[in-house]
Amino acid sequence: MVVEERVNFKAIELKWQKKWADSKLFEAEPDKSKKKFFVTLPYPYVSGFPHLGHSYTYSKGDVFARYKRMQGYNVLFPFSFHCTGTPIVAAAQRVKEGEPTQISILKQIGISDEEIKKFADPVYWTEFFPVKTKEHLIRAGFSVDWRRSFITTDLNPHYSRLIDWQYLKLKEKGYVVKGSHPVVWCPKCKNPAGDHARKEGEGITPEPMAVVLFKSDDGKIFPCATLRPETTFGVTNLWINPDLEYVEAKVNGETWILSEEAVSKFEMQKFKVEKLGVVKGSKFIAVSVRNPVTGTKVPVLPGTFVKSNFGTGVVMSVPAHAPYDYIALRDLKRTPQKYNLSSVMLKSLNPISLISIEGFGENPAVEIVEKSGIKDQHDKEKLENATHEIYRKEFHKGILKENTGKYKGLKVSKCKDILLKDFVKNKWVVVFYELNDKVVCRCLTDCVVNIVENQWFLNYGNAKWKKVVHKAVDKIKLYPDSTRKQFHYVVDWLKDWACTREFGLGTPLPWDRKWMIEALSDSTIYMSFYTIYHIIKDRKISSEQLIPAVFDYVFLGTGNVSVVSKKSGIAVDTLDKMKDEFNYWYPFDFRNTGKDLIQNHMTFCLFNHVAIFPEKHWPAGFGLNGHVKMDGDKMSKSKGNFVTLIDAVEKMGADASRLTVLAGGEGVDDSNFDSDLVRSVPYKLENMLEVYPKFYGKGRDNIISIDKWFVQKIDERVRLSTSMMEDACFGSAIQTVMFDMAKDLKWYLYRSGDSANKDIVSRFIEVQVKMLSVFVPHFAEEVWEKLGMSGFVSVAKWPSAGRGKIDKNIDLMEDLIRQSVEDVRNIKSLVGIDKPKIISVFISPEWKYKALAKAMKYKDRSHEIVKILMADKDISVNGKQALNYAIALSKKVSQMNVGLSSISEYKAMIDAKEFLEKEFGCAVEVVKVDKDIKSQRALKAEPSKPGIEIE
RNA sequence: GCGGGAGUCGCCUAGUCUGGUCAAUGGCGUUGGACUCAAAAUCCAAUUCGUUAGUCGAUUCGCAAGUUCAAAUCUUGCCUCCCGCACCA
Repeated sequence: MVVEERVNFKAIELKWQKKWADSKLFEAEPDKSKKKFFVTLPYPYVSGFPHLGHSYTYSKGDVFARYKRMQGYNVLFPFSFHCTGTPIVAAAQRVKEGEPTQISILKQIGISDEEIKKFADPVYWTEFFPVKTKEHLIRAGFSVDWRRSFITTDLNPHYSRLIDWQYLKLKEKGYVVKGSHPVVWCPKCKNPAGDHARKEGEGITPEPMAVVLFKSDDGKIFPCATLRPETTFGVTNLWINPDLEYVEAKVNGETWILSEEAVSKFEMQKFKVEKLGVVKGSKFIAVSVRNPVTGTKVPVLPGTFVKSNFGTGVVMSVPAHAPYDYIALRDLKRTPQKYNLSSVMLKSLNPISLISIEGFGENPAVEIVEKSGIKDQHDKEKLENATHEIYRKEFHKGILKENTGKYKGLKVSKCKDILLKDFVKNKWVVVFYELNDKVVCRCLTDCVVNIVENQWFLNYGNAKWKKVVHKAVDKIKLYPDSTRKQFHYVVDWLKDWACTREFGLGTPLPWDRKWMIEALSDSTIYMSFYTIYHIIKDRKISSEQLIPAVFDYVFLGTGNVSVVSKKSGIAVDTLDKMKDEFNYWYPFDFRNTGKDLIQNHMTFCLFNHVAIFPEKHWPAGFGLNGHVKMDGDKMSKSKGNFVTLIDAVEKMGADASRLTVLAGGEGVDDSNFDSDLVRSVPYKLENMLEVYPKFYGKGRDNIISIDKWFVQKIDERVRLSTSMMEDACFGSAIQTVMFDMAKDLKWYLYRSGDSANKDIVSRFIEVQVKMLSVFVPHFAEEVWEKLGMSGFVSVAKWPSAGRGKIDKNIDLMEDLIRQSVEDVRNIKSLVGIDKPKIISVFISPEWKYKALAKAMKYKDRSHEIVKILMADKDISVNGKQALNYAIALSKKVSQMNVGLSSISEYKAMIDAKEFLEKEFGCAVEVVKVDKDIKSQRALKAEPSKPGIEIE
């Protein structure tokens, strides 16, 4: 059944969205009389509609923009669209081929069969999705200046000119270098296969392997690929699969024996390979080869466990440290006759230990094989586990022994890289990359490792560059600050970044146009473009006019303006306007995104900024947030709990859904989108919408005691929520502004018997609506209008707390009353008195206040307190009561705080007398306890804890 | 494995830096009550256990130890979860 809502929130949202647009409320122009604040969000990749995860990130940006605007800042909040890279091209290709999954994805977002055909062209994606995304964001109420939006890639030549300039600048400074690197490669697509482009093998990366070159007497090389080059010191023999066909090939000028599969791998990795012939593995059995590292001779032995598709098909055997090798050798020794091997020779092959490790003796592999009861080499599962365990332990905790020469005493984990370098230098090994698991491209082709040559890199490994970036990390404001460590870590961890591709949408590298600048690498300083893009459009500047000198002048202030103007054909005043606008807005102050972008986008942004811009234009603030969960579950298409932004807005309302997503989490923790909460929000708003106009500007003029409390409370809430807003802690701010303040008002109305003070309640409403407006802007505008206020609340002044000192007594008095009400209620229900005749409130006798004060004074001498108190005649005159109270105090005084004086306590209760009488429908008497009162309840009274008696 | 972050009473969250005012904030949910022909909304109350004239007691803040008169908070060890570990959005 559809619940009929009295308030049509959708109509309200549309109404205000139109008004904002009509009045150009969020279009920002430089204004030197105002401080500026620049909020940006990384532009989304436009291969689909924004979802709740985007909504969270964007809502944070929008809330901060709105908050700063209300604080009187001139706020620039632009938005753009990212088209660079391969996914759109690949997806378009799939549409072209009629691939069903891709088609159904488009269908799901409501695209007709007819229109889907158009998506076979990548360009159509870059037209369709930006338009839609903009529509959705407008519909969600984001306060964006849309005049400055653009798309990336050569489809937008203006943007490409910015990227040209950026790369020329980086090259000039030596930050773009040439090199080669290994990638996971799809031979069919002729392109690197990143994680998202794989059907199988997510997270697999090329692992460098050492290929140890064993040489036979007749000069043939037996290349053994290993992840543990250090174990070459312990080789007893090689393994070759007797049943496999091996290839004899000229590799880099020498004759190698290797598997068929390995041949193409080496070719791919730029080795010169020339096939000579095919030989059965069994032919090499018992051949003697020389270990290049130790110089000793070892035999080649048959091992049927050797695979042809991993490494080279030839393996070195280290029985002391590799369970497989040990067990295979043991098996072989038991059946030497099978391959006509000399058992004397086999017997002489004993494990050579080279790594010592705590908890193991001489030969760890031997021990673990015996311990886990592995029978033979076919006991695969146990063998895998044992291998894994030994490898891990030896790597992290193992120390190399005497027989490793200069490496002795070093930890394996520490010396591995050095050792490998040495081996390569001595030509004992060559490096080759391998995938340690199967990787299948989305096109269903098996992937291999390819060495991409003549690749361009951003030189992020450069230590000097890193040093400057560290400085930028130290300087930047981070929301939350706890991410700073992570940033420093990432800066150190980053190596050179391959910044070009051969395939996909993008901007060509200006000096080597066969390369396309890759998607992360064109997204680092584009925020600067927001400051001038609308001018470029307005003044119809062509992309050809945007020569590097223009950017030099506008962004860096170098060059002579009339020369630049002449060269570019851009008028001097236009150039100056762009320059002024850039200098006014830059740098950006708050750039918010998900925490997963720390290790690329955000850090890249820092690197490129410090490389190109002077320190005053380095990024000033980053915000990071977690992901969004749906009712505690990870959002995913397969779970069916995947919600797009537009769906959320249409079904639950723009205000309700952004409030819910922001209330669900804070900092880098994941936000939980609570579907119960989102349902309850409209009711709350509706209530305010109805009630606030009735209270606003109405009420009594005189001041009563509860008014003072309320005034103070409002200030407290304003102060608190403002400081939360400053730290971008929006979840907490919502808590305060939405829920805590609602509670305050409730109590205030209750205490004042629904008779509010006109000025105070009006101030409350104004303050709350203003603060709420950053979270639920449409609703806030609507209330604002209903209250008869002029202008938009979106640009009203953020409330400031009154300057009056906070009187703690006022809070304490109110707490006392609240507590008393609760107590009376409790007692009533416990005793079952429904309609009491009289309620007596007993205020503690004077001497107890004195005792308490004295005890507080001697807090840290709790053992002596009883003695000290009883020495005071005013106290001790009360006899046993005094003693009991003194003992009680001595126990708890260390945990007590300063409370009310007896006068304040009495006054508070007298003030509240009328309220209490009304509340409980009977007479209330407030009595100060003295000697003459003997009531049990009266004797119980203590400071801040009046005695209560109900009759 | 490495680096970063986190684990609080059904769920989500506050509190942790700076130990005591903490059986622990607020929301949501749940239960009972009021209102209603009824439902939603709204309002009131309860929501670790036991006990009770408002009290008191027990056991709690991932687990286990430790420091302290006193630990959700400090220290150490362990367990679990999330993010990242790259050539790409």
